[in-house]
Amino acid sequence: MCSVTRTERGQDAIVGAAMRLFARDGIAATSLREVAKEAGVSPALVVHHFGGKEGLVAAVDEAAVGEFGAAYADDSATGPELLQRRAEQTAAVMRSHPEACAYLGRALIEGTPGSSAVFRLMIEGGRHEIDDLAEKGALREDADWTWATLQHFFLIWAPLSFRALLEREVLDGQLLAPDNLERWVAANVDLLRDGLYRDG
Amino acid sequence: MCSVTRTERGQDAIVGAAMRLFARDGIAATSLREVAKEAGVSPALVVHHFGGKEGLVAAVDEAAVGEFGAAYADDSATGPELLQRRAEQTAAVMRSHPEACAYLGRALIEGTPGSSAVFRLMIEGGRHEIDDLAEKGALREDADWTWATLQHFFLIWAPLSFRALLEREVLDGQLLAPDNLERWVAANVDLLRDGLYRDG
DNA sequence: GCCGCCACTGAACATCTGTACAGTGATGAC
DNA sequence: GTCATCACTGTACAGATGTTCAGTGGCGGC
Repeated sequence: MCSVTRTERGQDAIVGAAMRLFARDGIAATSLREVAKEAGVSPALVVHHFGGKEGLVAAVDEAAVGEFGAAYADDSATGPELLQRRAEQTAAVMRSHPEACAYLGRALIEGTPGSSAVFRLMIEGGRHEIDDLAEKGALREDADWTWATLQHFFLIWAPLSFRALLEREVLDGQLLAPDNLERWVAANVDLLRDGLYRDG
Repeated sequence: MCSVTRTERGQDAIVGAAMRLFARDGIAATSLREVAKEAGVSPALVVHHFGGKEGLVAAVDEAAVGEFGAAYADDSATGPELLQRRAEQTAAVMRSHPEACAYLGRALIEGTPGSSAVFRLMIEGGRHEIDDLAEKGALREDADWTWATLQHFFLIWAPLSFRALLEREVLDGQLLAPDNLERWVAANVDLLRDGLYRDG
């Protein structure tokens, strides 16, 4: 009776559906049954493949971290234009993997193990970047670099975590639509480079 | 049999317990029974006073927004040192109302009605501030002020929303402990005023 | 052909969820 | 005194939740 090709269903469909719903409604607020329904599958199949909700979250985590990490790992850029390059790279990741990024924005708040890994990846990356730039003398020397690294992180991830709020209250259309994404990235580069206030 | 003074129990205890648990674990992930237990009260009393979970969330929202709004409303400062003054004011609010702030950090993510009000308050405040400074010529003129306002917001609220993550992975001790709070505020002023990178 | 494997299902389970309801006992008005 | 009020409780209920289990049907190996 099942004329649908086997391949498209099953694990991939479940992980995809879960990623979408977790991102939209939160992990705690999304039931296995909703995920199964969204994936067009019985709840029991979710348990069969992933052992339970905890296992499903781990699988979604792994998928999202994998997509994000792979796209983000290509860090051949160096030099003073690093900031701009990094920003464009981040934007590219969000353009090509919007679901994974949206999910991670939620996961960071709810504290899934995979999201902690992404956090560490970002923080370490930020620190290397800073060390790199500091060697080249491109940085101010009096800043608090622990908090500066966190600020980088917030400027990138907070919009994803606050996504629903922004789209409801401020933005025209989707956060990850080309226009908004471009303005967002440009504003980040701008702020990090020059601050917002006139000297003196 | 009940020798405890009546006053301390009841509504206040429930709202306080709910605010604490909602902030720590999220609203969706916290049950009425947990709130009632934390407050030392029967679950039915929560329903009696607030009509249900939705009503409880509304009450906690109102309490948090009230505390925060009252402490934040005193905005007599103007002039070029406004940024520093505002930052100190925000820090003072967080010092004096840590639970309300921690709760709002979560509520902003989960999208409660009250948190949206705080968001609008902050965004409007930010915009007035910017208009004020722009008139005085204290601002750069080429920035994207919609996104700049959002950046202000993120730098203040993201740490609260990511609080558990930060305390687990990066910070020594509590985010709102005096040392961390001071570094955080100082880093914000620093970034907004000068950026992180050397000119040229 | 047969057989084992495995994705997949429906029905059932215990538990937790929010909520309704009928009370109880202390307090204050009269 | 009596009575109404109200904070507060224990119990019960319907529905949702995560999970279990005994199946079923199609596929590849032999």
